[in-house]
Amino acid sequence: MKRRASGGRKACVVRGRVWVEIDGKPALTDAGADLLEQIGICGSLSEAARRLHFSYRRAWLLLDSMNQRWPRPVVTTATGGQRGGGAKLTELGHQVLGAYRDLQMQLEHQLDAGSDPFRLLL
Amino acid sequence: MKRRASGGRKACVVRGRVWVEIDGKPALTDAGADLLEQIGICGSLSEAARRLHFSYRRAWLLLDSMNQRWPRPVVTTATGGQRGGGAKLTELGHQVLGAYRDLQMQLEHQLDAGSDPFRLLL
DNA sequence: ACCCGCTATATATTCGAATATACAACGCCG
DNA sequence: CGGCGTTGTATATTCGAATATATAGCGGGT
Repeated sequence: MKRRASGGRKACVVRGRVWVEIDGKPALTDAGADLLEQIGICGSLSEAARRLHFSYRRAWLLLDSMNQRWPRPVVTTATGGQRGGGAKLTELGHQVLGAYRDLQMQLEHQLDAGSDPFRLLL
Repeated sequence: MKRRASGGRKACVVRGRVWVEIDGKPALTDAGADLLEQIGICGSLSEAARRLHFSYRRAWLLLDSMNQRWPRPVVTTATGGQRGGGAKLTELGHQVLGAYRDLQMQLEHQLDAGSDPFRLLL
């Protein structure tokens, strides 16, 4: 059970972001992970972009940069066909996304603990 | 001693940022901490801005927002006088900066460990 | 009285990131 | 074959953040 130091004060929280860089350039960011996740769910880049309120261009650019930075693509795409085409996570894509979500969880735990020192200063 | 899985591959690192929010708005960011630090060192907002390659306006705006978000100012300023005026960290400013640097250290340690899973995927 | 460096503030401009829009190619399906 | 919903690409535009620039006020020193 968590204990509050005193009566209702200001809402003070520590937030954080993490991302992966390869050769000094971003290879997996928060937005990139969300995009991979949605592609995994709905199998379409344009649909994933719609759900995340990304413009298609932004989503495509983001995906392209990820595919280029990792040694092998994280998503494969196809044009034409039954549903007009589609996008699918590769095995690497699944692994990379999973590792990122794990990292996020760990970070969240740390930030919860790390916010106490600041609350004491309010 | 740390062990490398295999021969020289791509440079893969996990990076991260943390910041403090009060009432949902940023109260201490990376740039803000750097600014506080330099003010503490040189005792001048404009000099701190020069050292950090911030425009004076950006530095002033940043400082102003910090002073407003925390319940009491993190920096006090004076105009005129021997050196034309100056800026000085308050006690709260010192405490806040110290807590932030501590948090950054903890984060860095975690990110070092957290980057291993990604290196395995390369 | 003047000068100097700094705080404080207003305005214009630049710059990058994101959006909006348009369009060609692809391939299945009716 | 023609329509549909994708991927892929080019171009113009918007928007916010940052810079650049200018100016006023302060207060001790010379």
